[in-house]
Amino acid sequence: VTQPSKAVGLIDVARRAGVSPATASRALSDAYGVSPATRERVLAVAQELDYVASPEATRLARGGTDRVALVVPHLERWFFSAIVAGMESVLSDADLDVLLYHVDDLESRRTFFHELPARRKVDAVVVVAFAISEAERQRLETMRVTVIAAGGQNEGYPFVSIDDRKAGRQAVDHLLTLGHRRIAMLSTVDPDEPGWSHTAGRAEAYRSALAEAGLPVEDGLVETVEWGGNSGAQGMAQLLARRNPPTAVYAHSDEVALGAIRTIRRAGLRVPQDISVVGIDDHPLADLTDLTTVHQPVRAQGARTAEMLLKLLRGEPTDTAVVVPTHLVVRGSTAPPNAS
Amino acid sequence: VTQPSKAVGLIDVARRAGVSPATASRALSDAYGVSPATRERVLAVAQELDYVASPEATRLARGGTDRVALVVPHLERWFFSAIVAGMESVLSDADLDVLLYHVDDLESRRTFFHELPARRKVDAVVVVAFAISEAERQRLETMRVTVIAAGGQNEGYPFVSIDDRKAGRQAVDHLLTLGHRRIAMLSTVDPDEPGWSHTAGRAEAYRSALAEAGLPVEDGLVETVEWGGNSGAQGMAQLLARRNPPTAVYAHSDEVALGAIRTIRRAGLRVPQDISVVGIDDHPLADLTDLTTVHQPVRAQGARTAEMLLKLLRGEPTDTAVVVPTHLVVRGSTAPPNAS
DNA sequence: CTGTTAGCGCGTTCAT
DNA sequence: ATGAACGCGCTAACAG
Repeated sequence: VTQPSKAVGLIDVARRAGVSPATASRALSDAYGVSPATRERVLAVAQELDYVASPEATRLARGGTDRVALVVPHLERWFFSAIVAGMESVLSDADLDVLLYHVDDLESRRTFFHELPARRKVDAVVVVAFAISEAERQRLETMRVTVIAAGGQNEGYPFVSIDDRKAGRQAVDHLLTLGHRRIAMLSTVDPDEPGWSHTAGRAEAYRSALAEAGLPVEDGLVETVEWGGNSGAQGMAQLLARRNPPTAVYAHSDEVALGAIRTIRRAGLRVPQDISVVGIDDHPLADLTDLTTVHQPVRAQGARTAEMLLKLLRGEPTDTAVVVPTHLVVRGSTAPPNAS
Repeated sequence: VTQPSKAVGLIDVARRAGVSPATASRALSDAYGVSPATRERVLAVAQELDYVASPEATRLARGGTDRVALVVPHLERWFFSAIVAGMESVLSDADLDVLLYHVDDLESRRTFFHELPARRKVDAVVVVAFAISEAERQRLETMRVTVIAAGGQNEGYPFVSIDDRKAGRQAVDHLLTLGHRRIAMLSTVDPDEPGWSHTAGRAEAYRSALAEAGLPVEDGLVETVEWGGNSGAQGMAQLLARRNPPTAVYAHSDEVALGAIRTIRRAGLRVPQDISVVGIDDHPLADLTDLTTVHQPVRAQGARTAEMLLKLLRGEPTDTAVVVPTHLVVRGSTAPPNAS
């Protein structure tokens, strides 16, 4: 793992331009303290020699890394990769390098926070949509870098996120407005991080909506599953097995909702005639599968987070708590309850 | 963007352990040329002081970057993010940092190859599932680093990929076996990169399969669309508008297939009774939507590519052309043609 | 086995 | 406006 040896260095440029390395350096970076003439010359030579400063040397001399770490748990899921995409776009425009750390299982996650492979390599760490534990938070502090959360809240850190409670209400209220009274909830929970804001907010929305409508929250109508389509399918099977099945289902995510729909159809029931289903996220495939859901601007959340981060790094003033709006998108998976 | 000043350096460790910086350095890296006793001591002190070597300094002194760049066009799509996930896993295990470059539009792509922001920052560049032009290839060469392709072939570079032609055949042959004779193809093309291996191989599979079955390839049965569900939906609308619509559709990807299915259903037709649909990829949602498709191991391709890259970087012998197998997964979107 | 001496390539004072 | 000298933190070469 060795770099090819002979790369043109600052010295080469300086010599060729007939100036000292110091002057060459100034010409290439600061626009200050160099005569226009010499700057021109230096830049010309640099261009001609195809000179590129050694980032290691530059950073060693200057301090700072111009790099940020993105710590993301489930990159394969659309929500996460879309946030990352949004961030990368803004960060690369600002000439910050993006270091990707995929902490998909407990082991890699433990490694990240325990060994801190990113230590001294980045100016900031972005926690992408997951809840960090108190212990992890402490490890992060030892890195002494800026920390920020994208796509969810982490107490004590700046964040950009939706209002999960409000999003949940938009979904459940829609079902209530349609006239449903027996509404089930497919709640998602990540075993690695109980208490993550999404789950909490979306679940609370369900209870508060039913309460306001004067409806009881029956245990038999709430099923908690792990994230994912198959989990949703299984959860739905549980719900259908109850003596008095729901006429509508509120799922914490579109994938779970799609799983539920599969189960419903395989049971010989129709969506939405027999059972309505609503999700959250507005996954690209929700449109294709005619799923009613709550839209949230995912990529934009990433971009917004990155912008916030840039300001923090530059010491500029900025909001440290941004909540982006969501809205209901009615498609074909919801309808009034069957009059039968 | 500045690093906090007082970090413990190698010198601190050395002093505290009563040895020279050089010895400390050796103790911390090489396992060679240091007495067990002193190594113990140095390591203990390092641990106690929570010492971490400055990566910039280390890399400056040693040459090499221990970093690789992942250049990926459409991170939001499952296929791409899954490949990245597979690579990251292997690379981080090998203590290589992953630099992410998302070249999602022409501008960012041009920037990457023209400005070469990764220059001197990485030991290797991984081209994730897209075709680079001759000009881009030349720019890449000036970086003088190892280049490798994941999830598709790029002439002249080592790669890991499926056999698109074979995958396509598995899909089309399935339809033929079911008895279909009017089989349409929804071909995908990325305007930014015509001639990408996926499109070519998957399209050729269609022609060869029909030819072998003694069937003509009708222009009216081939629709070329951009990648994506909505494009697939529109393409399908075109096909349905033909005087003699197909009884089965072969789509180049699952997303396109799902779009086609939506159009078919909205037209009042049933899948698979009236029209069968088969895709390629085995997207996680294909299972949920009961889509017959051709499975390819995506994450594994990423992992395999990373392993290959590691060997290349270490100068170890390795295959430079790996083709991973695919297989048909029959679900509910395909059936024999309607006898009517 | 260990300490000394040089760089690695660039920023940045401090003079001039 | 420019040049000389030093330092960033660590590794490598050479002695001892």
